[in-house]
Amino acid sequence: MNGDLSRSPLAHEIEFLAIKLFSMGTRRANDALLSVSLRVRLYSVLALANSDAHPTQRDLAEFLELDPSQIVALVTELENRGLVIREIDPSDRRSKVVTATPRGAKLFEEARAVTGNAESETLSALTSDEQAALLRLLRKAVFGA
Amino acid sequence: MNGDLSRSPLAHEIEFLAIKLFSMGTRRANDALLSVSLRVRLYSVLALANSDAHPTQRDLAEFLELDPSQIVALVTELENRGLVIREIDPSDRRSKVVTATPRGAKLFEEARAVTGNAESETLSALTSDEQAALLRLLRKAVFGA
DNA sequence: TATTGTTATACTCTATAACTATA
DNA sequence: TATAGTTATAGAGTATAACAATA
Repeated sequence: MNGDLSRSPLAHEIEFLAIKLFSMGTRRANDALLSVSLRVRLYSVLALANSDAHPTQRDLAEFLELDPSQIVALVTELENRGLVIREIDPSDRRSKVVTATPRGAKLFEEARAVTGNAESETLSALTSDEQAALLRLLRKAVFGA
Repeated sequence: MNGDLSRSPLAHEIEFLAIKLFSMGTRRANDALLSVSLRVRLYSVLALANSDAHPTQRDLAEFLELDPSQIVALVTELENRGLVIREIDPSDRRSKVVTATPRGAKLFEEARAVTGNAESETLSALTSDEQAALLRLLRKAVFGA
């Protein structure tokens, strides 16, 4: 090879860089989550089920930008493992609220620790100020504020 | 739902935000690339084949963080469409250098225009200064400098 | 022996349409 | 009629192992 690919125009496209950061991060996070038998998508659903947001499956689909049919499979797996429960929303019997069980909450804390380590590895080239700046910019890009 | 998922702890994890930005961006980019019959991975390979880096398939695999066997399929598709050529490296006959044809170079310029539009949409919440700052931080996180 | 490209295979993720129950 | 969840299916992406040619 005569040139340095990191100097190619492609390597200056923000989306391409986001994909690289994503694939590096996802690989590390999935490897780390092996120890708690989760994968990033299961981890994401468990995290939201464990928050005080009390999301319905539709909420999860919108926030995670996954199709509702994909949420079904993820929630079912977590439910079968006793980590979350589905409860019909009394105010709209079509909707099901997904909530972490105590066991799910406990596993989530373990999972959060290992993904935290993976994140530190992924971002090790940045100072903590830079990491904070990146976080702010990503939040603004994604949520618009 | 009682809470706002964008205030959940998950929504403050950098890797999760990178995944969201990635999935938003990839979806838009893939939609945009439909008009030139490419997808993001084909676009990435074509972009690097069209640079002055003259990468081998092994170089592409490392830079794109894909398995060499995946590169085979991508290069073969581009080759069958007359957009790139494989050439044996005379200095190491095991390696094949991937280079864009004139037709490939032309299609890449079209593709770059449409992905540029998609990127602008994805990042529309950021000012141009913020976009530049995000680019710098992503490059440092990914390439370490 | 080690490396490059290749083939084959299995698994995960993504996208879509059709069905059911509730509203 | 519209929406939430579900089922089924096909296509794209990812991961692994084994092999031939070359170093």
